[in-house]
Amino acid sequence: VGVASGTVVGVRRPLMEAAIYKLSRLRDLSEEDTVFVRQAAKVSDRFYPGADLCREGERPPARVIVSGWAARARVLPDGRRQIFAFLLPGDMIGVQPQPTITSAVTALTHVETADISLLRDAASALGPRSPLAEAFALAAEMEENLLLNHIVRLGRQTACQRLAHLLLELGERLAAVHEADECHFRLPLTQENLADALGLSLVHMNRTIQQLRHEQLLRLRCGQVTLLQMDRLHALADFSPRQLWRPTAAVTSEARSWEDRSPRRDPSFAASRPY
Amino acid sequence: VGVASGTVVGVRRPLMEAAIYKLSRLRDLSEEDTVFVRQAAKVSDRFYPGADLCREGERPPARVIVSGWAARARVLPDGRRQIFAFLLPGDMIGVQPQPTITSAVTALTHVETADISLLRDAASALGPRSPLAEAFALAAEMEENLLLNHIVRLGRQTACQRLAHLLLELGERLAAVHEADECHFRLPLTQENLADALGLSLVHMNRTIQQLRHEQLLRLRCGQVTLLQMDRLHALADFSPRQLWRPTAAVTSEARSWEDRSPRRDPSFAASRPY
DNA sequence: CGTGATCTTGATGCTCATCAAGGCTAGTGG
DNA sequence: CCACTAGCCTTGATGAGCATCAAGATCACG
Repeated sequence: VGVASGTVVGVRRPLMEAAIYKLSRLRDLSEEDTVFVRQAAKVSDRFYPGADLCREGERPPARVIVSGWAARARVLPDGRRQIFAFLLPGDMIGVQPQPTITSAVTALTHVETADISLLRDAASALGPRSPLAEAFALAAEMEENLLLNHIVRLGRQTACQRLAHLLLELGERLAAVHEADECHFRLPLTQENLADALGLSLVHMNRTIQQLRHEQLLRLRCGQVTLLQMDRLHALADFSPRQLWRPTAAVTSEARSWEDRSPRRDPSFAASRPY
Repeated sequence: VGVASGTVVGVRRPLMEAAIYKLSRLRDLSEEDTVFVRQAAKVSDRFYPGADLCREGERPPARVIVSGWAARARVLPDGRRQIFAFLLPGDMIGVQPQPTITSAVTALTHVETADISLLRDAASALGPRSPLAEAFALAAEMEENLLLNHIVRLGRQTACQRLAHLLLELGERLAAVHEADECHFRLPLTQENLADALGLSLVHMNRTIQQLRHEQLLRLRCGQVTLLQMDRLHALADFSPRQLWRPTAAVTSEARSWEDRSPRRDPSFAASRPY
C-alpha cells in the first residue's frame, strides 16, 4: 500500500485536515463550519503518478486533494510542457460554479482526493456572505494570485530568482497546511517538473539548482528541500509572504502617481501617427 | 472632447454593445437578458490614460469597460512592470463574489466604464443556472484561460511567437465585440506596453516587431495592426482560436496515455533517495 | 525652440537552449 | 549473479536569443 505523501510515516492524518487548515487560514470559520467540512472526509479517488485528475476540456467533479501533489499543465504540440500551478493537499479543483478547466491536472505523486460537491453545494446554500462560502471565494482568489505570481516569475525574473521565488511560495503554502516548516519540506518533484513550471530547460534547471546550492541558499537532498538564509532568499527572489494571503500591499516603489497628472496628450492618439 | 476609442468616428455605439456581444458569444441569451444588460447602460466613470481603475489590494466596484483599453499589471520594486492582461471593451472587473484584485488595473487609453453592480446582483438573483449568470461565469473562465495562454507565451515561446500569439488573441477578442476584423484592428499600445506584457525589453520588442514586419507577417502603422498571412502566423505562434472560447480540445500530440500504465515505481519515493 | 514621449539602431556580453555524453540507482530477466 | 534497461541527475561545449548601454531620430506640445 505504501504511505501516502503528506502523512507522517505510520500516522494517518484526518483526511480533511489540510483543507480545514487552508480554509481557516483564509477566513475564520466557526466550529460548525469545520464540522461541515469534515463531513466530506471520504476518499473518493486515488491516482497514480502520471494519471490525470482531469483532462483538458473536461469538467471535473469538485474535489479536494487529501494527500500528494498534482500539477495543472498544458502540453504543446511539439511535446514540451508548461506547468501552470502545483496543487498541494488542501487545494481544490472544480469548485467554481462553472468549473470548466482549460488545462489538464496530472498527479505527480500518489494522490488521494475527496469529493466535495456536496460540501460546495452546502456552502453556496448558506449564502454568499457565509464564512464558508467566503473562504471558498478567497481560495479561488488566492489561486488566481498564484497564477499572477507565476507570470511575474516567467516574465521578469532570472532562473535563480524563479526557483527561489517558487520554493518560498511552496514553503508558505505547505506551512499553511502544516506539511512543512517554511524552510524545510518535502519536494516530490523531479528537476524536469520544476523546469516545466519555470519555463527553463532541464539542463539549465539543474545548473540553477547547483548555483543556489553553491551559494549556500539551498539544500536539496532525498526529495527534501531546506531553505537556508531566508533573508537572502527573500531579497533575491523579491518575495513577500503577503503576496499569498492578502491582496499585495501596494508595492509602489517609485510608481508615479498618475491621478493628478492629466496628460497633455492621449497616447491612444499618439499612436495614430505613423512611425 | 475627442472620439473615444472603440467607436466609429462620429458614430457613438450603444454603451453596452460590447458587453452584450461578448456575453452572447459565450452563452445564448434571451431577448430579456440583453434588455437586462442594457439597463446598466450608464457611463459611471471616465479615466485618463495612466489613471488607475483599481489599485493593488483594493476591491473595485463591479464595472464593465465601455470603450478604451486598460491593463492589469504589477510594478516590481525595481520599477519594472509586468502586464498580466489587457482589458478591452466588454471586459469586466470586480464581478466575482469576492472581488479582491491582486493587481492594479490601469487605463492605457481614455477609458469609459459602466457600473454593473446592480446587473451582477440581478444575475446572481436569477440563480446560478440562469443564462445570464452562466455567461458571467464563462466570462470569468475565459479570463483565466487568457492568463494560462499568457503563461505559455512567457514560459515556452520566443519573442516572435509571443508577439504573434498575443496579436492573434487580441484580434479574436476584438472581433468578438465587433471592434475589428481578426486581421486588422486598432492597437493603442506603445511598444513599451507590449514589452511589459511579453516579458521583453523595449529594445528587443522593437526588433521583434521589425522582424515580423520584414517577414511580411505584420503591418503596424498609425496604431493600426494588419496581420498578413494568417495561416503562417497561426503556425508560427501555435495559436488556435478555440483556445479562447471553448476549453481547448485536447491537443495531445504524442501525450503518452498514462492511465493504463501502473508505474513500477512511485516517483514520489524515487525522489527519496540521495542524488 | 526646448522638452518629453516614442520609436529606432548599433555594439557588447550575459543568460539560457541545445546537443552530446556519462553517471547513479532501482528494477528486470537471463 | 550479471548484463541490461529506464529514469533521473550531472557535466561540457557551442551558439542563439535577449538584455543592456548608448545614441540618435521624429513628432507633439507648450
